[in-house]
Amino acid sequence: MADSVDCDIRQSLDRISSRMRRDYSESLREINLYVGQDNLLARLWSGDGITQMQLCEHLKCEPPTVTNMVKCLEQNQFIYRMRDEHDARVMRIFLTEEGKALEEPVAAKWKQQQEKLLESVLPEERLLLRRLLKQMESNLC
Amino acid sequence: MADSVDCDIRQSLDRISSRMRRDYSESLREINLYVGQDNLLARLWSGDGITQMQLCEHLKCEPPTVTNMVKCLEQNQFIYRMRDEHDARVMRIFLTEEGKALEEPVAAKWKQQQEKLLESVLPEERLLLRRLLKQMESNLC
DNA sequence: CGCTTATATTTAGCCGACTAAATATATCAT
DNA sequence: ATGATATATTTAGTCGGCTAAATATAAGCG
Repeated sequence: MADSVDCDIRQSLDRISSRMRRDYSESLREINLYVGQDNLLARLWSGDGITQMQLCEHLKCEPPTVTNMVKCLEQNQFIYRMRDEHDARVMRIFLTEEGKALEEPVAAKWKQQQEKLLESVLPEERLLLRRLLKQMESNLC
Repeated sequence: MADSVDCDIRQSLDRISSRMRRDYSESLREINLYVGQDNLLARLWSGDGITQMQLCEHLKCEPPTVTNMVKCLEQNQFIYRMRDEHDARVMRIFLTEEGKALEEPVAAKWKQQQEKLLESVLPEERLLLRRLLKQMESNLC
């Protein structure tokens, strides 16, 4: 009985996230981005010139994932890479003007997605929901 | 203000799902499955002999995705395919004994993941959470 | 019957994510 | 200074997910 509720929660989370990813992916194609690249750019919008390792930590993914994303973003002229002057192992990532210009449209898409997701969820329910999600997040660590 | 709460919710969902997927993927490797294949098998456990199109609809993914998953599962001897006798276009998917045998260990892993995710979330909170998630799910359709 | 259209699946190719292994450079200790 | 170890990144290869296009078969219609 309790199990079926829990299972629904887990499956529901799964369905929501895959559906969000799918819709969001489609939406990002309008501005020539692939899903996930917006998060990488978001980190750079709050300060660029960081290393790939720092991006790994922020995105919570492995180095090869960052290598590939960065390569794709570089080919599309949204970022450029420069070798660190003091440590020749590290690459530092910078935004191009095109990359900076994506901040506004991406913010708009985030807002749009949030509003669709939380339509008809009351403010006090949102607060509670956030608390429960945070709790689940910490459970996974 | 309300925006920041909403944004947290969206991002929190993102972090939870990617973390779950990651942990779960690792866990499934113990029984020679890849993440997502358990859902495909779950559909077969409730009745096999269905077509790839039916799997598509159930998994809410595109035909090439099913083609690849089915190929992988077939190579690992968890399923086998037979061409429909009345319609030579369709392939029907069946469980092997090895595939059937995975039902128990997968159920155990689901339960384990659920318990970890919902640890210290009270029963009444779980009910509310489920209601809110269902609402969000329907918002996305 | 033959032609067109619809349906089921596959192929090719791309991106995000991963692991394992290779490469390049730094650093540390002897 | 040299050799061992640590760190940053890349390469190769896998799977889940996708789109676009190819293939194969069915079904409908004149």
